[in-house]
Formats: sequence, structure tokens, C-alpha cells
Amino acid sequence: MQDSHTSESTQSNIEEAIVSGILSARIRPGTRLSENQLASVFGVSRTRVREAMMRLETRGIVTVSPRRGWFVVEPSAEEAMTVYEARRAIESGLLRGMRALTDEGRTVLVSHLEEEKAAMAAGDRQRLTCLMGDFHIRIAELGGNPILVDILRDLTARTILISMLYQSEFHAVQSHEGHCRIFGAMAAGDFVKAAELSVEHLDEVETGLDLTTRPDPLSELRSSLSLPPRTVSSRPSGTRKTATSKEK
Amino acid sequence: MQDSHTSESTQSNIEEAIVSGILSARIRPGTRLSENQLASVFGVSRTRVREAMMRLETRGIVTVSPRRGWFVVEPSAEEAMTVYEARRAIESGLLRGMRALTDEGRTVLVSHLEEEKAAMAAGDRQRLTCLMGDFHIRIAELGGNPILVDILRDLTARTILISMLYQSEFHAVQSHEGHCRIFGAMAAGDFVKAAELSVEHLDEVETGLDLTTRPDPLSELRSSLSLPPRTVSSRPSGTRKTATSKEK
DNA sequence: TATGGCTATCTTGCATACAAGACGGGTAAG
DNA sequence: CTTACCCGTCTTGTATGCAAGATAGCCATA
Repeated sequence: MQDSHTSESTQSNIEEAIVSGILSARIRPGTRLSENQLASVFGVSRTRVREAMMRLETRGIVTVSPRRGWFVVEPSAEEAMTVYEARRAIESGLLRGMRALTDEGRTVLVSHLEEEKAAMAAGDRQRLTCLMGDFHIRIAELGGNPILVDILRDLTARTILISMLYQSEFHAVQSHEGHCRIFGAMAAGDFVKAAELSVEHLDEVETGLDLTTRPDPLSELRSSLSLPPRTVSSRPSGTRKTATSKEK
Repeated sequence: MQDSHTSESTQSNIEEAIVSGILSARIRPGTRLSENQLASVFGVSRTRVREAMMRLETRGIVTVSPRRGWFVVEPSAEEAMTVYEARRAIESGLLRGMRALTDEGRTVLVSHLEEEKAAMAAGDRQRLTCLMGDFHIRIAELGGNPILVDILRDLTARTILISMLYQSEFHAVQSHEGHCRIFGAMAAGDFVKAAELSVEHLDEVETGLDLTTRPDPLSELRSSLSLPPRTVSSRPSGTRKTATSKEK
């Protein structure tokens, strides 16, 4: 709501402005991000825009098509599954390792769930998308581990892009109930249960996607030509296979 | 062994060369990374070096001290605990979600454990450090989720930096046995057990650190001046608090 | 009409130039 | 001897310029 302030505060908000735009479902997957445009919007030179892009690229949020442009990632169906799998692993591990819920934490979650309910009542789908992702980030924040928070924030951003691509209808009620159940287990101090519920919940959301609709209509063509079906990684370039111990 | 090839293959190996150097314990925490030096070593201009640095910064591997230089991170004791906590969460979540061990996977792990044993016999501490980290990356690779692999690779790099800072004596035997136990559980198909063992193992390793020795000898001074005790995050700058839903 | 090639334009890739700040050594004053 | 200050040097920060490639539209041709 308050971005696009062109000249004021010439920090490197570019990166977070974009992530924030994605987290709030204002930026769609596949959106073109022109270096020149961003540079003029933010009142800086291309250099800083490129820095932000590179950072976002290593965070798995944008991709560059050489000499064609930067684009917000459009996760393939395979990538989508990978993201959900990663989230299941991390979030369940996070919850299992949690100690207890402080009063403050309880308050945060309760008020968050209230917000969800309010948004559902208002029928504000965009806000709802945003909140549904936020719930998980909130939990991560409660865990108190900033590394996991950052990781999950980026995965949540990707998740939102995924849902913008593959989510035909929004099972908001189901998600909200899932969140309530998770909170219930946490409030009861049963974090093992919370972890299990979290996995279930993510499974449900993933199942609710229509991963058969291909946003890449060339995929079957691509595969019939036996080209690599699009590399799936959280990292861009040939980062695959970092020299691990044995160097040939 | 095969880096520092100055002119040949002017790709963007810079990033992975550094990560690889850390993973193999050849680059120590706190190492200064001069843009000019790297530029001449890799035969490129500072621009590309800076790109690599920025990427490594978002990966939590290097830090920049404004107008002073880039440095390989020196995790504080607090950060060290955060890293281990994150690894416990992720690795246990990963293992719990694993299906089964393929024959190929079994082979990979067995031969890896053989290598560990050989390195122990040879007393090659550097190689051992490298292998100890690699074991966990191998497991992640077996999981087949490239996102988790990348995350764990970076966390492993940080772990190695941590052990270079805080590990007084190397409990290689203990670690190796931990790995063997984890493998045993995996081979038996008991991934829940493997996850539990993995948590235990990481706990042991963390306990084996001497997190009281402060590589930042100013910390008590810093704290007595009530300055923030050094920000702990996987992300550098004011990335904290990405606009989540409620914008003000 | 359909097709092949050419060019104009727009994109990023990369290097370079210059500015701004940090640091260290020297020097002079106390 | 200690302290304060100044300046040269080295570092990164940022903008800009140019090159290389990609794309789209146009035109000639079959």
C-alpha cells in the first residue's frame, strides 16, 4: 500500500519491496521485472537493482533469462511439490523442536486467527492469501530462530506464487481450520501433534492445487524432445553439485 | 585442488569456489575477501566479484563491513547455536519424510562411511572435517529435494566455519559412530529413529564445541555498553521484519 | 499467403570511472 | 610518553558507458 514512494528513503528496499509484493499477492508469477523500470521507480541506477535481483535469484524468487529479462519465478508443478515437501520437513521439524508457547506467542496467534476470520468474512481473497502464508511465518518467528524464519519466509513467498498459478478455488475455510487445529495443539503444549497437523495441513493445501494444469504449455513438447524438463532447484545457475569433498 | 585456474573458463565459479573452499575447510572464518584480489585471481572485473559476494551474503556465508571489506563470516556463539538448531529441525524433518533407502543410496552412504574411516585412520583432520559435513549433505541428496539440499549445504558450510572457531578437539570417532548409527537406522527403514539419532548427533557435536571461548573478545565490553550483541540472522541488512500482511 | 532474412530496438552483461569513507602512519603539541 | 590531528592509501559504493544478444516488425521473395 505504501510502496512506490519514488524518491523518499533511497535504501535498498527494492528486494523487500518485491518480496513483500509477492507475500501480499500483489505481484503475480511471471511478472517481468525490468531493471530500467525498477531503477527509475526506486530512483537508483541499474546497479543496485541488479544487486537486488541477484539476491532475489539466490533466494529462489526471481529468475533471469539471459539478455531477455528478469521474471518472478513461475514454479513448475514439480517445483511446487518440492517446495511443499521442503516446507513440510522444515515446519514439522521446527514445531517438534519448540519448547512452549509464551503468553505473548499465544496472543499473537490468537489475534492472527481473528484476522483470518475477519478476512474470510469480508471475502477479501488477496488479504486472505497473504494471511494464510503469514500464519506459518508467525509460527516460525515464535520459534525464535531467525535462520528458519528467513528460510520459511522465502518458501512462503514461493508458495504464494504457486497458489496463484495452480489454485483454482481457494479453500480458505479448510486452511483456517487447519491453522486453528495447529494452534490448538500448540496451546496444549503438544508440539508433536502440532507438527503432525502441520504436515497434514500442508498436504491438504497441496492436494487442493491443480498441478495438472501446466502453466508451461510446452512441457509435453519439451519432454518429447527429451530436453531437461526444467531444472528444479532453489539456486539458479550451475550451482548444482558443489564440490563436496572428493574433487575428482 | 583445482581452483585458482586464473584465465581458463571464465564462468561465475567464484561463488562456488568459495563455498567449496569453506566446505573443505581450506578457507577460515574471518578470511578477508578483497574484491580486487578475487577479480584478478578469477580474471574478471570487480562487478562480477561483487555479484558473487552479494549472493554469498544472502546465503549467510560472507559479510561486508561497509567500506572496509568482505569477510567470511565468523559466527558468534549465539549464531552457532542458531545454526545447529536449524539443522536439527531441518534434518530431522527431512529424515522423517524419507520414503526408503534405495540400493544406490545405501551404496553411497556405505562408501562415504568407508571414506570417513579411511580419513580417520590417516589422521587427515581437514579431510575429516570435510567428510563429516558431507555426510549430512549426502543424506539430503538422497532425500531428492534440491531445495533442502541447497539449504543444508549452506548450513553445513556455516557449521564448518563454526567448528573451525569453536572446536577445540575433534571428536571424530564420536561423530563417525553417530553417522554409522544414523545409517543403520536408515538401512533398517526406521527413519523416525534416524531422525532422532540425527538430532542426538547434532546435539553431541554442538556440545563438543567450546562456545565460551569468544572469538569476539570485545563481546563483554560490547554488552556492558548495552550495544546490541551482534545481530543474528541468516540475512544481512535490515531484512528483518519483511512486511508481513499488516503494513503499519 | 506463407516464408526467410534483415534491421531497429530493447534487454541484460560486464567493465570502468569516480566518489566516499575507513584506516594507519606520521607529526606536532601537551 | 601520550594524545590529537592530518593526510595518503586502500577499501567498497554507485553510476555510467558500451558491447552482445534477443525480439519483433518489415520487406522481399517464392
